[in-house]
Amino acid sequence: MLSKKTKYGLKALTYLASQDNQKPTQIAEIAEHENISQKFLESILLTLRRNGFLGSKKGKGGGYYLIKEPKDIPMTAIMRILEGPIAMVPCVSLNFYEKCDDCPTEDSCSVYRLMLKVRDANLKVYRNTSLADLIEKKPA
Amino acid sequence: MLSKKTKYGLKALTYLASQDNQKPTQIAEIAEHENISQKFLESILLTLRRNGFLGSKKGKGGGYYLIKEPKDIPMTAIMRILEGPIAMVPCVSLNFYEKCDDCPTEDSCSVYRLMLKVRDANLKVYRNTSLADLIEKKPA
DNA sequence: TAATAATCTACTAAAACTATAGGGTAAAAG
DNA sequence: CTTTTACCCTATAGTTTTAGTAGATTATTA
Repeated sequence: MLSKKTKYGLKALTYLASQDNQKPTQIAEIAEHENISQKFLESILLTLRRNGFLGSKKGKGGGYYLIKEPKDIPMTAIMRILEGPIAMVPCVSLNFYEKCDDCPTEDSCSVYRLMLKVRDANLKVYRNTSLADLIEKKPA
Repeated sequence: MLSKKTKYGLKALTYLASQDNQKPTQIAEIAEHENISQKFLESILLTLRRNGFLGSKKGKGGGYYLIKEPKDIPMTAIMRILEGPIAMVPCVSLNFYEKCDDCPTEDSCSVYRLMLKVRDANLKVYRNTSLADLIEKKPA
């Protein structure tokens, strides 16, 4: 299951990416537009800022804004920050590798082999998708 | 993250599938061989039996055994029983569909479009993999 | 039939995680 | 200096996960 944190984060990022101007957008505006609990969204945007996706400005006229171009933000990066490892088990994770306690060797583990395939399939999607691809295409 | 329930279930099924004879295998044997808490495994095997994957026999010489051929058991079926929906959000789920409360229309949801791709990628893997594919190939 | 070996069932519970709410601080703008 | 906004910390209710405990039930064997 995708956590609401990730869901909301993706929606917020997409909303920011679809803004025409580059002016900061307020948390309240995003929360209202995307039906998100404002307090929850607050902490999500904070982690996105701390991880280099967003910039922020305090005070009147303040808010959050994208730091990079949407096309330069791959889903792999977003998912790893918001949702955690892309792999379903740590023993096949590229960025969060951890050995299983219950398996003597990974080669002989059926779950390992299956989850390797699953990881690759997901990676392929996330690598080939950027934030720009999530923006709704408006009619010309 | 893959739950331990699913992980253990997969390991148990693979273990049963790799048995040469068709005699029932005891829970204790599976648990020991795969390093699984026996009581936990007990409940997992029970749900697998209730869902038509396994048969069981009580009393001496009893245990669990596969009902179908490993090659006729697709991963989609196993995953849906053990782990639940293959989709990461209910609104793109084939078997567990549910509408989101926070989205007015699915077409305009960026998360929806992304998760549709993810679901398809995962489905492809699970549909093309059967329990037989998980069995370790022993050297001839 | 009595003993034994196994599955089956229900109840409980600790731990971790999820999704939020509350309240106060700091900075920027006017 | 007041308003507006992000920032930060804490708490908490709820759910899910991962089991553990205790015993009932059924089938086999002697």
